[in-house]
Parts: sequence; structure tokens; C-alpha cells
Amino acid sequence: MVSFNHNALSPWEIPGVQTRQRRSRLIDFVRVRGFASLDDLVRELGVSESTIRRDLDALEEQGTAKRTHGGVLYAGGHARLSEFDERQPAHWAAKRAIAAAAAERIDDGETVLLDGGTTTYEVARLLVGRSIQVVTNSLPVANLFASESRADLVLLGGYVSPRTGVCLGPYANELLGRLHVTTTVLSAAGITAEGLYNAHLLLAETEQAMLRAAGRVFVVADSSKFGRKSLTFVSGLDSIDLLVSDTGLSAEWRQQIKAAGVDLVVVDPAPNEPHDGHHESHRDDHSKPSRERHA
Amino acid sequence: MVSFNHNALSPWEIPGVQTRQRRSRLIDFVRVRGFASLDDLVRELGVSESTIRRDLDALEEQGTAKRTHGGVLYAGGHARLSEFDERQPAHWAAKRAIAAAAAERIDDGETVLLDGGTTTYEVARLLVGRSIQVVTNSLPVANLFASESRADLVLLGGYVSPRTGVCLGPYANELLGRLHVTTTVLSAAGITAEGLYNAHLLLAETEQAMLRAAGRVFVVADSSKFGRKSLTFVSGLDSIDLLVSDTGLSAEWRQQIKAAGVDLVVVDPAPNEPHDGHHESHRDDHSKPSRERHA
DNA sequence: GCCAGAGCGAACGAAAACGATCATTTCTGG
DNA sequence: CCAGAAATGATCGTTTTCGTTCGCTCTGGC
Repeated sequence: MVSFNHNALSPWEIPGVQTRQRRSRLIDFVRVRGFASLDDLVRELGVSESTIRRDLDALEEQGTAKRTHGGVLYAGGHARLSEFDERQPAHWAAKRAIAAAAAERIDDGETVLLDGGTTTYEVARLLVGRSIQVVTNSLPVANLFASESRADLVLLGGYVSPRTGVCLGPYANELLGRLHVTTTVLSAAGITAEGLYNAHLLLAETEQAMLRAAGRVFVVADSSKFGRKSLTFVSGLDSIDLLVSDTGLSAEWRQQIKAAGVDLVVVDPAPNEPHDGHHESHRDDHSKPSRERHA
Repeated sequence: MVSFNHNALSPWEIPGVQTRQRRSRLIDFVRVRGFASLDDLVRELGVSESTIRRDLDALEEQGTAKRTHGGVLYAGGHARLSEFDERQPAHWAAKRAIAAAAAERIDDGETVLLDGGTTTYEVARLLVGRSIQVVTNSLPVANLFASESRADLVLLGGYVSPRTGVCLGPYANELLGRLHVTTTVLSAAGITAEGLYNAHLLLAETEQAMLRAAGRVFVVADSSKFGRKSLTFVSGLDSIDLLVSDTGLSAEWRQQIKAAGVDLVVVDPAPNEPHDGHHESHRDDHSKPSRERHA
């Protein structure tokens, strides 16, 4: 038995035509569904399980699909943006809590302008399914609403930054100049007593245009952003109507924010406490209407 | 005692705070990766396999995740555009073959304008990884290039059509008026002797702007599109430089296309045919074009 | 102090999925 | 027409995964 199945690494073997056709149908099927079990594929393609396994091996080696125990994942499209790969769950918990507080304060029927960034992305996720109009320069945010029939979506154009997936440049700014929205939800790379900072020069201009287009301005920023400057100055605190952050924000900062005339909402990312005594819940948040929306 | 939300009758159980937190981290992890194995989650969350299983059961019941044998799929976001859900592999095979022929004729360093549509999406997939500049009004196409550092991406803005995920409206047209690209790859809903037709009024205007911006124009359309009109006239055949279609195209049409001065490329979507009952495409001559790409 | 409830981790039998092998069928080329 | 190669489908032993059960710990209430 001369097993020659694993000879020299050629780009890929050239299978017969029927095989190639079936595998093509297979990846089509997997691409549409994102995932398929072995059984699904047997039923869909009408061949035996063994054949499916062989196809999967070949396609995985080729890089088109990725096998898992019991099924296949599509590996072709959908490359991911590095910004969203952050491995710090603590930050994510804060972001999500902040996003929830911001989303709660947006009403149905509003026109909302959503900035790029991970926190605003979380806000966007919570707005999916609501009856609102969305304007954004962020590709990930746009994807959330693209197939939503209940929400209108306007996307700002321009050059797309590879790392963050946001649209930049004069085109976006120009379009913003002609729009008006009820609420803008902005992110920031740094916040000081002077105001907001961001890491990208072109983005700063776009965000300034966003501020001008807005009836009211929300800024979502976890507490780690405070006291940090970044590349470019975006705006003073006086342009902001509401700032949402987490309980990591020091008392001095809270004081300073309020002194600037900005409404401040502080949320607790982790409502529990590591058993060192039992603190009461902090009620910085005034009069929360508890509008829970469990699907 | 964590006793808020205790009286509300919720469809699913209300777990403790730590559990909720961990499950939140879990869905974060799964969302970022799209899929995670049990082992991955055990390693990431630092709890036992049993706990992960319990979490998965709960999250699946809640609808946030979908279990598979050996792992989890993210079920929350990423709704898919209906246009891409077509269940007709025969059409997809033609689309892919056509796309390959079109992508072959695009050189590195070009600036390519890609229209929306499933066939142009396939072209885009084949261009990922190439050193080109991409301009598009299609959200799915933009997603392919968003995290590509080798390709520059310019996205046209405007109102996003929910079904197809393309940007429409006067703003996109205006931006196009200021751009010039070497090659435009256009799709069409229908082609007659008069020219191209499309199903969306606003899209027709955008496509006309695309034609004006282009050095040369490719049109990709499978043979089923020929002889069909659609809502709006887009352009005459004289604006087209190259038309790529499949072997289903009749001799009369080939003649007519060439008579209009358009270069025509006809590709064979399935160089062979399965003989199992239903025959969906007709037999062509068995002359091998041998334009295959593998060595 | 004692009890009740919830959550976690480990163990175990059952079920499934996997890879390898082999016989049969189908395709290809002389 | 025949022979060899390729592809397919079925079988089998092994590995992985699943679901259940049990014991343990932690917490808060009586």
C-alpha cells in the first residue's frame, strides 16, 4: 500500500471536474450560512459523509474553509478589524455598560449620528431593531444596520482607515455639513480639562463636523481615557451635552466635568463586588426610568 | 442580596452576577471570533468545561449563541443581506467563473471601481490581497477590503439600500464626479440591444456616474440577464469596453454584442456536467478553453 | 450555628464524530 | 476494449464530546 496522498506540497492538487464542482457548491453553501454541519452537507450535496470529509480536508488545506468538530466554518471573507480584537474583558465590560446607558437615552424616531470606535459600536448594537435613523462613518456600525429594514442608514463616504474601519477625509466632512441629526454619539481617545482628543488627524476634522451637525452630543468614554491627551485636539468640553463613563472615574474628574456644565452619567461595569464588605450601589445616576428591553 | 429585577417574570432565568459577567465575556469572545471551541472557552474564561456547557445552554436558549458539536457560533449580529442568500448554486457557479475572468484582466496598481451586486462581489473576493486601490459603493465589498493593508479603500457614501447594501443617492454621484478610476466593474439587472438596465432608479444614476469616472468599463453579467429589461435604463452598449458572461449566452447575443463594438469574453462555469437527473444547464461544445489558472 | 439555594468542578456512561481501510464504481487514456 | 487511476461509499475501531449525576463550597437568612 503505497500511500502517496501526502507527497510534496503542491499549491493544490487538481481534482477531477465533478469533485471541483461539488466542492464549489460546498463552499457556496458554507459561505451563505457561515457554518454547516457534516449532516447538513450530506443532505445538501447528496454524497456520503466520507466524501464530505475528504472535501473538507482539501478545502481546509486550500484555506477556503476551516474544519471544526462536527462541521465547517467559512474562512474566506470577513477579515476582522484589529481594533475589535482587544483582549481586555475588563475594558469591554465597561464599554458595554457605558453603551447601555447611552443607548437608553436615545428615543425611537431620532436621527442618531454614530462615531467610530468600540464603545460607539456597542451603542450601535443596542440600537439595532429600534426605529431610528442612523448616520455613521464606521463600517462595522454600518454592517449592523445594513440589513435592518426598521432603521434607515446613511453612510458617510471617503477613505477608509484600515485599522479602525472608519471613513475619513474631506468627503465625509462635506456631507456632514449638509446633515442635521438629533443626537451625536462620539468617542474619544483622550479627555482632559481642555476637551476631547483623538488619535487621527483627519478623524478630528470629521468629528468636529459631527459636533456641528448635532442637536445634542453624547460622549462615551471609559475612565481610562481621562487625563490622557492624544494626537489632535477635537473640541472643548463646552460642546458636549452628556458624558457617559464608568465608576473608575475619580471624584476630581467628576467635579471637573460637572463644573464645565456637562451632564455626567457614571455606570458600574460590574454590579457585584469582591466580597470585601458590601458597598451600597452608587446612585450617581439620577432617576433611571429602567426601561428594560429584554427582547 | 442581589434582588433587583427579581419580581419581573422573565422568559429566561436570572443568573447570579458572576455568572452573568462570565457569560457576557463569553459572548464577547465568541462575537469577536465568530466561533469558539469548548477548549478555547475553557482556556479563555478559566472555568471548567461543565460550566461552559451550562453557559452555552443558557445563551442558546436566550438566542445569543448557537451551539454546535464541539463549539459555539455567534448568533447575535451579522444579519445577512438577502441578496446574497440565493440558493441557486448553478447561478453562483456562473458568477464565480465570470468573476474570475474579470479579475484576471485587472492589473496590480490599478484603481478599480466596483459596483454592488453578487457578481461584482465575487470579483472583489478575487482581488483581495492584490495591490490595488478600490472604490466601491457596496458595503459587502467594502468589508472585504476594510482590513486589507495592501489595498486602499474609498467608500462612496449616501443612503444605504437595506436589501442590497449599496450606497445610493446624490451624494455618491457627486463624489464620483470628482474621481477617476482606471477600471469600473459594473453589474446589471438586464441587458438588451439598447444597453444596460437596472432595478433601482437611484442606482441607475450612480452607475451612470461610475461610467463617466472610468477609463475602461467591464460589465459582468451571467447569461440569464440578457434579453431582460429592468426598471431603469442605465447606459447604451457603446459605453462598455468589455462584457464578461457565461456559455449560456446564445450565438445571436454574442453576435449582437460584438456588433456593438464590445469585447466579449464567454466563460464556461462548469466544464463538465453531472448526469444525475435534473439538467439545469444545456450542453455546450466540449472544446476545452484551457484558460485554467493552476500550473 | 444551621439550613437552603446557587454555582462550580469532577467523573462516568452514552452518543457522536473522526480517521483509516477496503471494495466497488466511474472516469481517463492508450 | 482494456487497464490503471481516481473517486466514492461503507465499515470499524478509536477518539472526542455530550449530558447527567454527585459532592463540594460559598453566601445569605433564620
